[in-house]
Amino acid sequence: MELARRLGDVELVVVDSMQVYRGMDIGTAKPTPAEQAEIPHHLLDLADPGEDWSVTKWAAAARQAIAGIEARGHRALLVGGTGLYFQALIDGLVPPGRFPRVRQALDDDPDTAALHRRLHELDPLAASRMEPTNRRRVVRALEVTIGSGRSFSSFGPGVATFPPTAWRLAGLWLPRPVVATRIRARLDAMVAGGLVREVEHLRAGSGGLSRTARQALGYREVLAHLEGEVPLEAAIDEADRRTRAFARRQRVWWRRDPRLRWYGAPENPFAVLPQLLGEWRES
RNA sequence: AGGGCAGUAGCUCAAUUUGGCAGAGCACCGGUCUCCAAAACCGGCGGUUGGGGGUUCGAGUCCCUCCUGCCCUG
Repeated sequence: MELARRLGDVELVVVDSMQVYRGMDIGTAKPTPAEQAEIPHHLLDLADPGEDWSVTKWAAAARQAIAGIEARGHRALLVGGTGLYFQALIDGLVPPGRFPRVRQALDDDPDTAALHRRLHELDPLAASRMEPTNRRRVVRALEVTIGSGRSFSSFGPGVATFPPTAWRLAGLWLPRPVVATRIRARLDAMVAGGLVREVEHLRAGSGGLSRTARQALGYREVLAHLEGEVPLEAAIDEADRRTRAFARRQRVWWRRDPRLRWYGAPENPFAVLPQLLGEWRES
């Protein structure tokens, strides 16, 4: 927000797999109506919580939003924390399609090790690129290989290639204890701000929560509290833990991208503003 | 004061009927990633088993003793 205010000619594109859901406001720390009124925000509230969302849908919406921003003579400032979405957009990843019928048959087979052996026969390269125990990836690679008639690995090298890009990539880096403190404070504020009521309301809504939406940080734990005998305090502790683990995965994800430049601050993230503004203003 | 229970990884706890290579979850650290990605998955560090002594080929486990904590009785 502060960057957008100072740069003046930008609109925000939110790169966030959970803020796309309508009604998931408190727990996703969605920008407030006032903030959205001040600076244009794109890619918020695209789907009902009962809907399964996907990278492909998101990337298409993002391209459209960016085209509109540039048509208005503005710059798009992409902000957020969903690494796969960023990369799908920036590097033009086009994930292979879905094959529901094949998928169903695979989902019915509980033997993950056998599925991996099968993948190894059909597409040894893809099989070598994943853990035999990672069922989700094994099933997905088989789905594509069987469904499309082409090996999964033939669809591209994966996300670990970093071609030149016109985008400027900046990462904000805070010391871990600072991040941990901020996560806990934010979570407590969400609870105080009505997170539990929000989840109750979503759960009672017509479409409920899709399997994608219900795994969001904080939502999954509060759902467990509402549906089971997990005390709220334990649920929040779990959400805290899982959020910190997610922050670590974000670091790992972007640390390997050589195009990204890190901007560190000892405590207050606003400390990086002068440097960022200096580099971004004239261009 | 007497009696009972407990003490094992940073934390919570496991370790067949008196013995046989001290384990797991969480935390912490590192990593993977082409449609559930706020997901899914993999690896690593970590122990003088409260101290000391004894029995035994071998003790977290059995015996003695001390220390610490909790409970009960006076």
